Amino acid sequence: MKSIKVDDEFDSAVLNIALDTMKIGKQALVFINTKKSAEKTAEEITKKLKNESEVLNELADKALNSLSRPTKQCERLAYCLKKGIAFHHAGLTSEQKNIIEDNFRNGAIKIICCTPTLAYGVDLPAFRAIIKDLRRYTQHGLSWIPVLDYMQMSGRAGRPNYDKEGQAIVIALTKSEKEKIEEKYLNGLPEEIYSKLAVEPVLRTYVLSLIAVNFTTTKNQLFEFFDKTFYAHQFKDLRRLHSTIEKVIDLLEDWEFIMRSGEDFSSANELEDEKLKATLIGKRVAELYIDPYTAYFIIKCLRNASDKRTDAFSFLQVISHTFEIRPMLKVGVREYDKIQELMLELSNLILEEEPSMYEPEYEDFLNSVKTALMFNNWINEQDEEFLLEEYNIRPGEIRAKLDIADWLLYATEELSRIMHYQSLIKEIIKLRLRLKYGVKEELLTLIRLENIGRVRARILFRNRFRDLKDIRNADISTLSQILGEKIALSIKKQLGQEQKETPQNKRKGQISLRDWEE
DNA sequence: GGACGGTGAAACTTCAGGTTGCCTC
DNA sequence: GAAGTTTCACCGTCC
Repeated sequence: MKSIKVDDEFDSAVLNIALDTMKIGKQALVFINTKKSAEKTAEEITKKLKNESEVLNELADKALNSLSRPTKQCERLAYCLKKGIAFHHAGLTSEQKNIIEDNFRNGAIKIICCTPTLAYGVDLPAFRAIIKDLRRYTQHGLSWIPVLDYMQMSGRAGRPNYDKEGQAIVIALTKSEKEKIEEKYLNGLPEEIYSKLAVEPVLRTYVLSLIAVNFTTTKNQLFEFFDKTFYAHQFKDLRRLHSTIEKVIDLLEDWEFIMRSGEDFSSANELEDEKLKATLIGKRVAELYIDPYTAYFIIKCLRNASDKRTDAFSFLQVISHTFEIRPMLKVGVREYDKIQELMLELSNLILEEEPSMYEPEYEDFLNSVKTALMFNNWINEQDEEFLLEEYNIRPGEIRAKLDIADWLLYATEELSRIMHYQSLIKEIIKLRLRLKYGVKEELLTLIRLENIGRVRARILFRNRFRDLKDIRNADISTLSQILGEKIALSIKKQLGQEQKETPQNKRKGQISLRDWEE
């Protein structure tokens, strides 16, 4: 440990150290507990700074316009970037993340206030790593973070080819806290790594996969396989491991993903090692790589769907109630009544069997409804700012959720195929497209054109271009006025109506997209 | 007297992230 | 556990 001195002009240690880092011409990563606090800290540092530059203004502009309409988050980021400060967390768009990472590497950005995102994966060393708090909220209240996490964060300090040294700084509020940090983190050992196989969904997935690809065809072979894993090595209790595997096999059989073959056994020995074989559906589930429980749940819902009125919301709720989509959006105390009311209104569209209010699963069920409502707003063309205000979900998180949702809907589509629910397949395909582009059904034809996303498609539709025929019949200059000439030419070309670029109307009369938005 | 606006203290809420999974053009 | 947000009581001002 080395001692350094910084000005203590302000009463926030983080602020003082960050400003000092800039004063000595270095860069710092500030690790903060929550997204909101990361943003706020970045903003506080920004407020103390004066100088802007053209480069930084450009960056700010790019970050601001990363979406068709900037959200408050974009505005806040742009404000900070103008002074060479940024915040970074999973809620940013990937474009914004790239801007920040690239420009931190080239030195334009001096300080990034981030959540643990930047401790893992991204290789972004800095002269200083400032860690504001080593405690984090978990399900069991506030607790100290793992030593491994601390090592990841402090490991960002010091850039191999630029600095001879790096400084990792942890903020302690009291003397006793300082001692605790020294003992646990600076002088302590990292905790053991635990095998992830212990998580039941993971075990289910692997057991089914091993059987489906005929890698292991009997129970004993499965035992042998898992006996050699890190999981077994760590827990040593093979009997317990085996009984868990047996439980998983029973479940998979109940769900009709595997069968035990050969009914007339000639000896007890054979009974002991009966053959396991994946069913057709089981094979597909293994290929789809979803948790078998999720597949079972989806199949149950599809069965209910076949004699019920369904809607996009029905399927959105199904996939919102799976292990894979987690974390679901949480229903807050203030909105509890509202979500419950909406749920009751939509109740006839819900495919699963609803738990009663008094069951412990009810909370998760309501969370799934909220998550589905968010997706539903997205496919009804609400923008990111709306979703941020209404659901407290940020653009980057929306993107991540949409990806998983698409994968789950693909799985749902495939399962309906295997089960011959023809009418549902069509509905699901349509829903996947709507989810991908975030549009109402009426825009699905227009969206098929390249360079036409949800915003432009809506503009076209509002201008009475409802399908490809309308566009084919349209005059190029009209289209240019609406979308700009480049896009107009491009879509005409896609429809086999290639046009020459006319020099005189190249710039004149061109109305920007923004002018057409209300 | 009452509507309105500003202020600050108290009460109440909320709180990281990630990886691959699929298929297809 | 702490930061951030909302609520609410209180006070002064103006009409």
